[in-house]
Order: sequence, then C-alpha cells, then structure tokens
Amino acid sequence: MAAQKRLNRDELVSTALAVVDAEGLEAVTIRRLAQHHEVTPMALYRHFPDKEGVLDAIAERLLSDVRCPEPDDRPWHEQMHDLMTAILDALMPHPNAATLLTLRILGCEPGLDLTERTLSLLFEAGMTREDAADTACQVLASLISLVVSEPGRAHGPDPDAQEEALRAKRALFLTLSPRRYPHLIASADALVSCASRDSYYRRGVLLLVTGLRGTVSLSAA
Amino acid sequence: MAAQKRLNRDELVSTALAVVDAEGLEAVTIRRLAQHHEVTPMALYRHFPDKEGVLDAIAERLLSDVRCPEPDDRPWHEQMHDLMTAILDALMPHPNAATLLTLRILGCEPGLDLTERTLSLLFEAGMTREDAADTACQVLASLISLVVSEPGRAHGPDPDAQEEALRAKRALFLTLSPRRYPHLIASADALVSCASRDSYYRRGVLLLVTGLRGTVSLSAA
DNA sequence: CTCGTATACCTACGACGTAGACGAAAGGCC
DNA sequence: GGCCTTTCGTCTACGTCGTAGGTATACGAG
Repeated sequence: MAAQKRLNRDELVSTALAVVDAEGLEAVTIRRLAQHHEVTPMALYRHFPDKEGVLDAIAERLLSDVRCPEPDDRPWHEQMHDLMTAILDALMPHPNAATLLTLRILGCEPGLDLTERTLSLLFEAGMTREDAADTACQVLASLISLVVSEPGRAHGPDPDAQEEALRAKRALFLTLSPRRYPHLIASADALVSCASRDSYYRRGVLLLVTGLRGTVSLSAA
Repeated sequence: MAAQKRLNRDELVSTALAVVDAEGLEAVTIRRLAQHHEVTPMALYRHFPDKEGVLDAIAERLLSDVRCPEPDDRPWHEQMHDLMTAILDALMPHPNAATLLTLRILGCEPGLDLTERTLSLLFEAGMTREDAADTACQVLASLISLVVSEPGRAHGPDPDAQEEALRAKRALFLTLSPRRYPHLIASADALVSCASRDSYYRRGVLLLVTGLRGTVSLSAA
C-alpha cells in the first residue's frame, strides 16, 4: 500500500478499517497492518498500546464520522429522528466494524458526545435520569444492531465467498418444511437479503422513534 | 472437570458456555475445552467441524433455552410482549454469549422457530411480507443488543478485574467536563451500571412493543 | 473371532500477539 | 555546526492458537 518510513496513526486506522470492510473483523491482525505499510509488526506498538487499541481506534473513527445535527427548536422527536439517521448514515458503510461499537461507545470522546446529545433529547422529552440512561443505551445499541444484522450480510474472505454464502443460505431456506415455517418461507427473500436497504433503515428509525413517543407520553399521563 | 473417556457433545457445549459466562468469548479455545475434559485438543474435532462449530453450538444452546409461549387468542401485541420477555429471560444469564446470536439466529433450528413465531405475530398485526421480515430482524437484534450492552457489564478474566474495570469507568466519568457533558454526568450512575436490571429490561420491551403498535396502526390508517 | 467404524491420540506447522534490547533518525538547544 | 534527548522502526524470541495428517484402540455387528 503506502511505503513511507514514518508511520501515521490515522492512516493505520484507515487501512485497518478497509480490511474490516473487505474481509471482516477477524482479518485485522497486527501483522497484516504492518505488511500493508511495509513495516515490522512491532512498529505498530509505537502507535497503539496493543491490538485492542487498534480496535478501539477503529470504533472511535466510526463514531467520529457521525455528522451530528445541531440542536434546534423543533420538537424533540424530530431532532431524535435526525440524530438517529445521522448515526445510521455513518455506520451503514461499515457493517463489519459496527460490532465494535457495542461496548465502546462510552469509551471515546465522539461516543460520549453522541450519548450526551441523546440524553439531552430524552430529558427534553420529559424522562427521568434513570429512564433516560437506560433508554439512551438501548437506542444506541439498537441502531448499531440494525446495521450489524442487516439482512443479506455474510462474512467471508472475499466477495465471491460472500455471494456464495448468500446462495447457500437461500438454498437452505428452500429446504425448510412449508408446514412448519410458512411465514418464514413467505418472507424468505426479504430475510436473506433485504428488499430495500433504504426502507429497512427507515422502518428501523420509525420503530424506535414511535416507541419513544409512545412510552414518553404514557409515562407523562 | 469431568474425567470420562467418552466425550459428550452436550457437555462440551455446557463447559464452553460456562467459560464464556465466566471469562468472555475470547477465553473459549479448543485447547481449554479439551483440558477441562482431560482430553487432547484434537479430540474435539470428532464433535465439531472447527472452532466456529463450537460457537455455533453455544448459540444454538442459548436459543433452545428460550421457553417460547404457545400461541393463544389474546391480541398480537400481548403475545409479542410475552415472546420478547421469554427471549430475554433466556439470554440475560449469558450476556457474553449473546453476541454470538446476532449473525446466527437463522442458522439453527431453535432460531428459525423463534423467527417464525415473530413473523407470524407481525403478520397477524397486519404487516406485509417485506415489512414483517425487516421488522422481525430488527426486533430480535434489538433484544440481543439489549442484553449485550446492558449497562454495567465489563469484560475481564475474573470478577476482580471486572469490578476494577467498573470502578475505573466510574472514575473516568467524574473527570468529564460538567459544562460539556451535563446530562451524561447527571445519569452517570445509571450509565455505568444500571440502577435496576428489571426496569431496564421492562423498558426495553415496552419501547419495542409500543413502537410496533404505533407503526402498525399508522400504516393501517 | 473378525473386521469396520467410531473415537481419541500424537506430531507438527504456520499464524498470531507481544516482550525486550538495540540502532537510527529527528528535533531542540547551545 | 555539534551535542543530546526523544521518538520511532527493527530484530529476535517466546508462548499460544487452530488444525492438517497419520496412527492406535476399543466396541458392535456379522
């Protein structure tokens, strides 16, 4: 890839992210990253404490990609909708890496910012401290899981293997007993690879926002 | 642990699950499982195709622990509520293992059963095939993520290290700028370890069910 | 008793994360 | 320029991992 003598942390993270996107999380190894930069594996330890540190940095990169909308004076749920959409926009291109975020949001600055913003909207909606905390965690986690488990994702070394895996999955669905799994077979296509990414994510956000509005208003009553 | 000559697949899975629960996913190695059963590492390959196979089996075990309630003639959303609660009850004791489920639900029988049941309730609610498929994925993924990212979880080799990690996180929160993170600091306690597990999960289910009812009724209108 | 099959064992390989000591180069200060 | 300190990449080496390939044993059916 790049052949400079002086390593650069940001570029290391970029190639790490590229590897995750192309071949999955388990393809990220210290040795491979070093090879990409034509450098000894141990060189990376000048820039990261250990491999965990590399993964942490990938997570932070993803979170810092979120273009968090500024607060305005629209109702909280509209702002929440936009915030959630912004988060999804940042994560969607990196479904393999998104898994990393689940336990790392509160461990880096951009993650803290996002959480703060989410909490502030939930407070605005009238939630208590505890409810807001629990709910913020769930909302953020749900967004991540929406990306991670988007139907149609497969983890393989290369695109060929991934397509192959999809075909296999589809074939496997056809072998199921129609008596036992009628609904599953009816929705088979949509389950193995979602019909429209766009509507999948729009439904996801809608479900959460609707849930929030509903629970808030009934606890206010 | 057990010192029998004849290995037993179910018991292997049980000790694997025990290891995950106690020390996290990365502590599960072929060699350790073999050691627990006083056997050569290669012996395990008579019972699992490879390490992935072991993880698959753990996932399947978790899913088969779900005590799926029988269909009855209450409204769909009440049945959905109970189904979700049943799933959470099965996953809650194994937060470390729950991560495995995200990409494995559709890969084993108990997972298919659960998905079928979820789909059937969503159809009953009036959803289309595509909507039901997308929504079922999201609901199941959200339940899993609810468990995986329950506030207060830490991953360490032993309970001491985990408690230590919690203390560290709490301390880190106190160093945050109150100007920049007012809401986050206000909810700090609940974020680092949730006040009441019970209400955390109840809120989680409520949020989803409310969201479902809301989106269904508005698409019907 | 015999023989096929299932099971466990042994040996060995390559990839991984990373500790520790070392050398070279960059940058600040006179 | 000359020097010194800090930074950064290199080298060597260790222990652990997953697992391929071949071998030994024990059991059940004929």
